[in-house]
Amino acid sequence: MAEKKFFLTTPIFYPNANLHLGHAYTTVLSDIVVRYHRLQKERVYFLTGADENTQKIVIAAREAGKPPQKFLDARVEGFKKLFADLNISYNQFIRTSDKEVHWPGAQKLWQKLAEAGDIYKKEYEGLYCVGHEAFLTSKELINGKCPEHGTSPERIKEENYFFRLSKYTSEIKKRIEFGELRVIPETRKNEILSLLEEGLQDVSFSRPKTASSIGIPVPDDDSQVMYVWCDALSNYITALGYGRDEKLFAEFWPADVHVIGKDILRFHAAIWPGMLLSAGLPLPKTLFVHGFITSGGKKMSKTLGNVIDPTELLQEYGTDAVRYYLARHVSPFEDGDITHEGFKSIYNGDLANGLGNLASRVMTLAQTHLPGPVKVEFVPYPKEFTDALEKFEVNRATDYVWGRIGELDKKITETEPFKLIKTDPEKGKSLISDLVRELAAVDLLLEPILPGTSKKIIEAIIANKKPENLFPRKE
RNA sequence: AGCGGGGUGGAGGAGUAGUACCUCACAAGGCUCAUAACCUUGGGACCCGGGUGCAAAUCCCGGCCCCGCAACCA
Repeated sequence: MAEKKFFLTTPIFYPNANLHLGHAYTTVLSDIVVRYHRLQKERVYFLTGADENTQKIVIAAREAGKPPQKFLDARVEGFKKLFADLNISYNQFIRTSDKEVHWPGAQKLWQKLAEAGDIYKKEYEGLYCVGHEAFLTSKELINGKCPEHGTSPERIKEENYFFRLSKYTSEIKKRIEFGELRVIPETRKNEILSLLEEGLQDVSFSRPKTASSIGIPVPDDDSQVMYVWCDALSNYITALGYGRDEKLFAEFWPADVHVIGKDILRFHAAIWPGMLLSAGLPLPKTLFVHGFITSGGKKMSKTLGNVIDPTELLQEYGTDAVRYYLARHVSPFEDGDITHEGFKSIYNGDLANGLGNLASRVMTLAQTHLPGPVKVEFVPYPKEFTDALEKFEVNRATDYVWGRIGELDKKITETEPFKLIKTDPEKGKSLISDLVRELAAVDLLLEPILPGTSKKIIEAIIANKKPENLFPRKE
C-alpha cells in the first residue's frame, strides 16, 4: 500500500505589486506544514503560483512601460526570489499566463460546467469606470463620480456568461456543515455558513474581449475571455495536469488543504466548491483560513506608511529569523501584529539568547571536553508537537520547541557540567554527551520550522564543534 | 445601516466556569559552560454596568471603545 499523500496549495498571488509580509506568512506557514508532512514520509505536493490574467496587470505594465508578458516575467522572478530567500520548498509554481500548463485545464473545466447546463448568457448593465476598466456599484461613487479617478462612469450594457452558483447553495452548505469540506477555524466556518444561509447568487463568469485584454478565451466564443473564477481558481487542478496529462491529478486531487487568507474565504468556500460540484469533481478536504498581519494594530497600508517589507527583514535578520517570527508570534487563526521594535526584541530574546546561545554553550562544552562526536539517534516526535502541526497550529508547535530549549538551559544550570568535569571527568563527559543528545532532539524538531538553522546545528554536532554564531545579537 | 473579530499586569500574547499562564521590560539574588548570555525569586492585570451559576476573564443582556469585511489586496 502506498504511503499517504498530502497536497497543499497556497493562493496564487497578484503580480501587479510586490509581495508583502502577508504573502510571506501564507507561504511560510504552508511550508512548515508541508515539511512536517514530508518528514512523516508522506507523498507531498506543494503548489503555489501567480494569478496573472487581470486587467490590472495590463495597466501596471503600461505604467511601467513594458509589454505585459515581460512585466509579468520580471515580477514572477521577484516572487521566486522571495520564496527562495524564505526557503519555501514548493514543488510547483504555476502561472495562469502559461498557455501550455494552465489554459487547457481551465477550458476543460469551463466545458464541464457548460455541459452540466450551469453556464448561461445574460445581459448585464452597470456603471463602468474607464479608469478602473471595471464596473462600480453606485455605493462606491461619491457625488456620482469614481473617487479614484474623479470621472463619471458610463452606463454600459454588455453580454456576459454567468455561472449558476445559486443552484449549489444547499449542497455546499451541507458539505461544510457535515465537515466533508472542513473550514477551519470554527469562526470562519460559521461565517461562511451564515452567508450560505442567505443563499448564493449566480456569478459573472466572463468578460468581453477587448484589444488590450489578456485572459483565457471562452471555449466556442472568441468574443469573451474568462473572468477570474474559472481563470484563477482552476489553477489548483490545472497544475496537476487536469485537461492535459492527468497522472498527477489522479494521484493528488482532491487537495488536502487550501491555505488561504480570510479575505478570499468566500471564493474558496462558495464559488470554487460550486464549480467542482458542477464539474462532478471531488471537493478539497480542508480550507485553512488564516488572519492578517497588522502593524501597530492597523492593517498595513502605503498611505499609513506602516508597511513592513519582508525583503528588508530578511536582509537585516536572515531567513530563519523571519520564519521564526511568523511561525511563533503570529496566530494562524487570528490577526497577528508585527513592528520593527517587536521583531528585534523577539529576535534577541528567543533566537540570540535562546536557541543560538544554547547551541553555543552545549557545543562549547562538547568540543572542549569530549574526545569525539556524540552519536545521535532519531527520536520520534512527541505527540504534543505532532498534534499541533496536524492541526496547523504552527505557533503551538514552535512554543513546544522553545519550552524544550528552556528546559535544557535550566538543566545545564542545575547539573553544572562545567564543574562536574573537574571533579569527576567520567560523569562529566557522560552528562555533556546527554546534553548533546538532547540538543540533537530539539534540533530535529526545528527541522520543519527553521530548516537552515537545524542543518547548521546538526552539522556542528556531527563535527563535535561549536557552531558559528547562529543569531548574533542586535543592539 | 449590515456582517465578523477583539478589549487580560508597563508592552505583546495564551487562557470557552473552579486558586489567572507565557514572553519582554522592571527589582533582588545565583552561576560563570555560553552570543553582557543562562538559572531562581518578587512586584504588578481580566473595558464598564447588570444577569445566570455554589463558582465567570470564560455563559446571557445592555453600553463604551478598537479593528476588519462589505464578491476579486494572504
